[in-house]
Amino acid sequence: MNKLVVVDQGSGAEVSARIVETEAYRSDDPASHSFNGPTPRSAVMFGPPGVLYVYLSYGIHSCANVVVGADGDGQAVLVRAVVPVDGLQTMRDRRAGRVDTDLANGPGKVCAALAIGLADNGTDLTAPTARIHIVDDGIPPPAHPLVGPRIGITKAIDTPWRFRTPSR
DNA sequence: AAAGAGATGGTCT
DNA sequence: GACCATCTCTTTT
Repeated sequence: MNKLVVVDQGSGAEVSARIVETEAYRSDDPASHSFNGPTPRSAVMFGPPGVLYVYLSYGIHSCANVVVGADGDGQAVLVRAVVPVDGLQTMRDRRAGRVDTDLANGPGKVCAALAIGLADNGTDLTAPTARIHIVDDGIPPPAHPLVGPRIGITKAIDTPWRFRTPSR
């Protein structure tokens, strides 16, 4: 956590934001897309770490995950919320009518604000040529993140695998 | 301020 | 053909 997502917006423009809220999913977790083994959609979750997994939620919203764990594990971390760092005005324009605190405080909003879509599924975040990168700018993960149950799922509801950086 | 419902489409059975 | 790791708008206190 606390790392930066940097997205190349084309024409040299860049937008970046700090990850402040995540959820964990893995293959022994009934709520995970990887629970029943690899499918055409969830295949990238079983690939090597450092790859972006994007899926369409409720037919409307894109949600972004980062694959973690070893190749074949089927683990990923959902990016639930980010705080704008660079390109704040771009995000405001892209999500007109919202106050700043609502720009990217949900999985679908994160993708809307950062312009991440299904086309970005499978992006290798470690490749220099990738449009999207994860950057560690030296700020460490919070020592005591707020922990709670995950949101919007129907299985494994009592598994507290949502993490958020304290304060705001 | 809080609560309820509709939108909408890829994926899996 | 049913299910959803959601968001936004509308209606009701």
